[in-house]
Amino acid sequence: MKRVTIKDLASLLSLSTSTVSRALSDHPDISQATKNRVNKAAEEFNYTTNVHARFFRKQHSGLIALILPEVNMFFTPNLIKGINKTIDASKYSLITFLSNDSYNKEKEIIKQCLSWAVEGVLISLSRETYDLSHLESLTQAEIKCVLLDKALENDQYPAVTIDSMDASQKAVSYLIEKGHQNILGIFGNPNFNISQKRINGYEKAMRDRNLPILKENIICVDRSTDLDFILPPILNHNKEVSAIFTMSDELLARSLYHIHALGRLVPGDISIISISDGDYPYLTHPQTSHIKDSGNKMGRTAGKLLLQYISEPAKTPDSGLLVSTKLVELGSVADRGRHHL
Amino acid sequence: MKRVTIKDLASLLSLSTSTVSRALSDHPDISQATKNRVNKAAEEFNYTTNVHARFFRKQHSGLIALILPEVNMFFTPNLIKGINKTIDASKYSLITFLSNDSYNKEKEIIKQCLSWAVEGVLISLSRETYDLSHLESLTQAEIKCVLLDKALENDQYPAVTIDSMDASQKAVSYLIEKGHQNILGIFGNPNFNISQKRINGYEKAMRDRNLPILKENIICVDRSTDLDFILPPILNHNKEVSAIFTMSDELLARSLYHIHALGRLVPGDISIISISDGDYPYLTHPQTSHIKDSGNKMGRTAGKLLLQYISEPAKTPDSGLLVSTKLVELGSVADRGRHHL
DNA sequence: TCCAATTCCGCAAACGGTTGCGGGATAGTT
DNA sequence: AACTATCCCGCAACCGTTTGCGGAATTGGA
Repeated sequence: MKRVTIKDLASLLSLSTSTVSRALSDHPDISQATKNRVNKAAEEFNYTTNVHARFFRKQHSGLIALILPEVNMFFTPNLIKGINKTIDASKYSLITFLSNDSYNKEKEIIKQCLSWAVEGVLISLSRETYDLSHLESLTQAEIKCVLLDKALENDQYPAVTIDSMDASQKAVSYLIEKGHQNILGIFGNPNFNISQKRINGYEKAMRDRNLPILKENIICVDRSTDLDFILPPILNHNKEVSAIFTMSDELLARSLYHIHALGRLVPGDISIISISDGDYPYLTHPQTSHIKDSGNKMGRTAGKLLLQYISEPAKTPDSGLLVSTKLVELGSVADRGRHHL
Repeated sequence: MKRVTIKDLASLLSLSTSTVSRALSDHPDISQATKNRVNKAAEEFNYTTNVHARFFRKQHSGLIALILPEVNMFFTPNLIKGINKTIDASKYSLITFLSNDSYNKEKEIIKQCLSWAVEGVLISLSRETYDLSHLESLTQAEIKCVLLDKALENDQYPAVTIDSMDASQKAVSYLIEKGHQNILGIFGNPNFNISQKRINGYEKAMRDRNLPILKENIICVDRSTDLDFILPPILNHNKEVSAIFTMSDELLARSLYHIHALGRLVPGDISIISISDGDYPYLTHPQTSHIKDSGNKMGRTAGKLLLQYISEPAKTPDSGLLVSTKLVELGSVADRGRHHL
């Protein structure tokens, strides 16, 4: 049996398609009796309106695209949940694409968005993306676009991110207040905007307290497994390091593994703090103090922003919207007594 | 500026829409010269074919729906990756829905699938779903449906799962071979098919070695945080327990936290093994031996199965397809010398 | 009885892309 | 010059739903 259409219902009930259509959408022109008949038949035969045909007539698809560079175990799940929650509560549906951190793939996905006639795009940029020219075709087609999480500075598209610099600074300042001075910072690829900002935050915190910024205390890795051969030698030879700051959950997890593997205790031998989505820190022992950077909240915020942007295109939203972060003190930072205050 | 259509290109190039359409799809009736002109213009004006309009004519949408009950940090990411990889390589696009573990929501999503005229559905059932009657409307509309991961026994829909009983049995047998006899099994809600099977595997392994099945050694929790008040007392009072088997990564993570919090050492004081997707066990110290249950592989398998099912509806695939699991020995199980062999 | 108002419903066009069919133009052959 | 074959291309219908417009049927009032 094929799909049931309005025509089928119409001929079944000896009505015209227009009457059926109006009955289904509760149009005042249609009598209650007819509406009841139609709705009953629709229910019975599992009729659902064909959104493609509806798009065809109405010229809007009800689709929102979500483009993610990857789906990792720490941040992405909550981000997806947050976005989904917001979009789901609206009349829109979400279609998700994975760019696999490839710029070319991202370009291809943008084309697909045009094909699908999506009405809005939420995009977290791939690590290969350094400019936004491929988004212009969206603008031309009047498709609203919101950047989230992995974004670039620009004055054309609104972006929802965390204040990376501030989060990073908060974390490092906290360590300093707890008496740590020789702090190892572990970051991702420094070519990425996000890493650079977090490095800046680290440096600012140190500078603000007149602490030296040691080059060997800032380490950047392309992927967290690179720590396997970088971190152990550092921990073995650089005994002055009393605390570690990691810019993400991945780096935190991998770092903790090596700390434990070397037999060091947290926070007795070494303190650690991270910027984190806030799930993983509760699974470590001791639980890890962190700057909470909620993917869920970011997703909800970006979703709302996009929906509003679509419904009121006139008022362009602020280009940079920062989701707030806050310190969550758990048990991974030792207090060495205050200095420099 | 609005969306560019074939009509726009046609009038621009002084051609008919049919010629433009044929040129874009490389039809032999069209001269190369014309094709070149058309393609160049299409490129220049960012033309992409409107899939809704195409559906309208061709009567197939190129959409596949993925319905998930939740997105957790352990299993879902790799599952999504696997599915995405397979679907992406095909001509189909993926539209993802989250049922939030609600049966009603799931029903609503099924309706949306009909609305979208999807050609196939991949569904992992919500925890509230105990029968498959709501999938019948899909069958009626000739939409192929494949169950994955969270499935129910049935002879109507093909399902891709792991052999839970076998995986569980393998894990427990391994512990027994290493000399453990008093083994704590930690499971999810026993009302779920998947928990029950894993309990059965535990029991079978014990029975096969003539070991007693102690009721107090089988604990079931609705959510992993329930372990917070269940596990510590057990570990404190039931000192005979030398090994723990957890049926999932969530339960493993939470259990390890409490083991460490109580100051117990793995594997010195207590051994642990889990059924796991295989990412998390490498983050623990020591790394955790596990039965690897690859979400990625499951996703790829289910995707392939669905695609094949769609393209060749005639040959109905096997109803129960089991993704193989295998033991990964890392450092979390102590060898106490062999017994019973 | 006749007209006006109201209620309910049908006609037909439109949305963008595809495709069977038919036909015009050009070149080549007698 | 007339005819045929070949190569390109356009005409028009179709897919399912929505909606402006107009009209039939019913009701109420004069």
